[in-house]
Amino acid sequence: MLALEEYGMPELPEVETVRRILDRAAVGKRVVGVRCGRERLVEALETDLTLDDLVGGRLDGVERHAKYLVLRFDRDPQAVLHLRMTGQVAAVAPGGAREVAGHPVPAYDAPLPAPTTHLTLDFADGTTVYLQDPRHFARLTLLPATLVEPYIRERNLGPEPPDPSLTVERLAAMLAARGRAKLKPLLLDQSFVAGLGNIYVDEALHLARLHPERAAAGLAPPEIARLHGAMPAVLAEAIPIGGARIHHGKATQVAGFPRVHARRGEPCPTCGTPIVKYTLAGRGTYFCPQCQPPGGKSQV
DNA sequence: AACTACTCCTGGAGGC
DNA sequence: TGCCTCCAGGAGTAGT
Repeated sequence: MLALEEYGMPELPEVETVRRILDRAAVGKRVVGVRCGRERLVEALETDLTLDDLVGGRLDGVERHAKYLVLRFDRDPQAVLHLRMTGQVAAVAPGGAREVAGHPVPAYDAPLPAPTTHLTLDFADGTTVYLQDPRHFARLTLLPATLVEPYIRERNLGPEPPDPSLTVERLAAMLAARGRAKLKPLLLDQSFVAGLGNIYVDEALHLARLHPERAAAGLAPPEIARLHGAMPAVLAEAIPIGGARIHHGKATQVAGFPRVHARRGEPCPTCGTPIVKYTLAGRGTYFCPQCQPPGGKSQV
């Protein structure tokens, strides 16, 4: 379990973990009670939908679309949950056993509801699901079933890196179409590829040995192949270790992850050169100036 | 199309 | 030591 002061952004691996928790703990059960301490957490796409309308609905499934979770009920409203940066979900069984995923604050064994618990769902068998968010960024969207597909479609989510349809050839065509766009902001754009956040973009670019400001259309075929392999690789390696751990701007490496993110001044695991941090597109960006040269030519 | 800037939030860091 | 200010950051929106 993560220590209280350690941070892990709920990026795709964490969101998938939340999906599995809800699937195990709540699917097939009816909602018998809803409590919400922060109305702004909830948005309704139709004005006549309210949180109280969830009561009586049976959760039939939880789908994940990139970092969005769709809670499918047997009656309207349906719900779309996004944890943003600091959301956390806990499911507590009638006997008290709990599963928690997402942001590590509050501590996973803290008493629930916590001061930062903003939403509570009670299910018929006594299971309770809690949503915590110390910084109030998470959102729960209520909508009728007819609007779920359009809502997800409107997000314009690109392919997720493990998606088998995202072939090297397709990635090459996507990059070529983006001209001079810089790699880092491009990979953060969920309409280009979905699921990568700030941490995983830095990690993928380092693994692929590509400078964050390389132009999308300027990559050589071997570089595209490296990027294609690096994106799913960094996501896959983060899952078993529970994501990145970052505290006070410095990373605690677990099994060598992360390699560069939040490791300013520390040696690159590949070549030993101190990691550089700067701001790009408004995001803290970490890279190795030796392994990730800024020019168009990089060592293959 | 591709940028930037702003919004939402608050715990923690850094300055004095 | 105790204030005070500033900042990160996913996604949405607006403006250029």
